[in-house]
Amino acid sequence: MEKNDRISPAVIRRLPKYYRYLGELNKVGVNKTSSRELSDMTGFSASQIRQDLNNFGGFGQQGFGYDVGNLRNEIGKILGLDKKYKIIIVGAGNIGQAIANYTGFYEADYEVVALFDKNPKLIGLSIRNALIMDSDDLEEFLKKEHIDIAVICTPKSVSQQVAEQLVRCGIRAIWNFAPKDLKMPEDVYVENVHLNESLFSLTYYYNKMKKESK
Amino acid sequence: MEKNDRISPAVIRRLPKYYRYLGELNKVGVNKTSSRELSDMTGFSASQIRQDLNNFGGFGQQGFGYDVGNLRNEIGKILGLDKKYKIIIVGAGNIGQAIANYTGFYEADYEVVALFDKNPKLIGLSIRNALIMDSDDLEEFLKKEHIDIAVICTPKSVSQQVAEQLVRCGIRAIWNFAPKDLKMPEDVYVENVHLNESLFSLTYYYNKMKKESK
DNA sequence: AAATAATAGAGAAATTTTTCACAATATTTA
DNA sequence: TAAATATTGTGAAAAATTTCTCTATTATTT
Ligand SMILES: NC(=O)c1ccc[n+]([C@@H]2O[C@H](COP(=O)([O-])OP(=O)(O)OC[C@H]3O[C@@H](n4cnc5c(N)ncnc54)[C@H](O)[C@@H]3O)[C@@H](O)[C@H]2O)c1
Ligand SMILES: NC(=O)c1ccc[n+]([C@@H]2O[C@H](COP(=O)([O-])OP(=O)(O)OC[C@H]3O[C@@H](n4cnc5c(N)ncnc54)[C@H](O)[C@@H]3O)[C@@H](O)[C@H]2O)c1
Repeated sequence: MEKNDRISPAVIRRLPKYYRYLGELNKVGVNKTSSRELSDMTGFSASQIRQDLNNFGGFGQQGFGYDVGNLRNEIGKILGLDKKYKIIIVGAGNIGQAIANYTGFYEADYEVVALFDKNPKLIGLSIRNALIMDSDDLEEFLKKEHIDIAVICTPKSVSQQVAEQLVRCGIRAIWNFAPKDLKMPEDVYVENVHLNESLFSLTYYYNKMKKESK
Repeated sequence: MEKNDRISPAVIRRLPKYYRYLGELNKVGVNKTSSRELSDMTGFSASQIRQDLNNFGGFGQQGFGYDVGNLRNEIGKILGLDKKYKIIIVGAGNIGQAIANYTGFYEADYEVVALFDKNPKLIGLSIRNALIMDSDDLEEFLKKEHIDIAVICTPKSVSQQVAEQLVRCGIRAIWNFAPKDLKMPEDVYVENVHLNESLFSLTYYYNKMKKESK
């Protein structure tokens, strides 16, 4: 599908945003758009949007624009949102439960199959059809079920160890919420959600703004 | 403090990571480090680390390295982590509660002062000293209390409206968890945590890896 | 005391990313 | 039908970011 094998991460990071806005246009019945209009919505420059999309081939028509439904579909295919994904969550605390409760990963087929925790008070409870299981049973579970994505929501002290266990059982994609960088083999992809770092950046810009407005 | 007024966002995004690793070194009693060692820990190149730090002036000593405590302090000052910040959370659902419950914004002085929600079942409850208040009382509250950062954890349908209300009451820094890009005046800084986009990127790389390993 | 090794700082080069500019193509208007 | 307008695709230019290279400095070893 790709014209080019190696697409810059910056491009990949922007695709979900295009996808979201195309979904919104779709929902209100707009079926034609342009890089200009997408630029107004996303804040990225029109030429950057065209350049981005051209990495994957021409989805638009010169002189006309883009077909909303088609472009959304193509971006979905690039991201892999046309497939189903089974997810487990390790660590059923605040964040783990919040994610399990979340119904808004709409437009794509993610299913939280189970959660794992070591806290006996949590084991046995269910969150939206997903059972919280004993983390001692994790390896056995993974031997039987095919899971695409594991979410790590444990304290950082055990995150590396949990990640290694997951990888031993065949997991290749980890969504990591613990504030720790996992040391993983090359063929495991880790997407970090480092909320601390996000808040610290925010703090920097907040202070910068205050200083400048003085 | 800065040598240069305009620091690239890429640099700012890396500072929290340096800060975290310096904290870890500090904790285990290491008080001297080098760009080489920080490179091994963070995965950023040594020369990039030196370049980054030089944006703010020389914190190291040629031939010697960096003093861990001092460097951590300096980065903390750059980010503004030497100050206190009062936070409110609007939307006391899954994510709002998870953040209010979180004690791990350690090493900096963030205090969640209150949460706001419109759900009567939540109003009156407390999370770690922070009361969940009626969102109708938000404006009045903000007139009396000085708040630095507002966290938006409402559904996306109301996030723009909530943000505008916050800004009207003087808020200039927003940590936005709703999957929506807020249209805000220039002098308001918005830090987005777009978990959908993060998961979609993960999905892309997961599929890419699978394809390549075939 | 001299030689050696380690390391930051800093300018330059290389690379990556973004923007620009314009030809090609489609639609709309006169 | 012709002219005007809108818009993509694309190569080139510009800008931003990262890496390279070397000098100066410090600590350590001989
Ligand atoms: N809550 C937040 O807002 C927030 C913000 C930033 C980062 N984080 C990070 O996210 C992670 C989870 O945070 P949280 O607030 O949900 O914490 P939490 O304490 O509420 O949940 C952690 C859960 O992990 C479980 N656990 C511990 N060891 C385990 C193991 N070996 N196997 C399986 N489960 C185990 C605990 O029993 C607990 O239920 C932490 O690493 C935290 O630093 C959370
Ligand atoms: N939970 C997740 O894992 C997750 C993941 C990605 C994005 N998000 C986003 O984060 C936001 C919050 O998600 P959540 O799962 O916590 O949802 P939630 O439904 O649990 O919480 C939303 C809360 O906002 C309150 N609310 C609604 N309108 C309000 C208003 N006008 N003023 C004040 N409060 C109001 C609701 O009463 C509710 O308590 C949503 O925008 C969601 O899309 C959540």
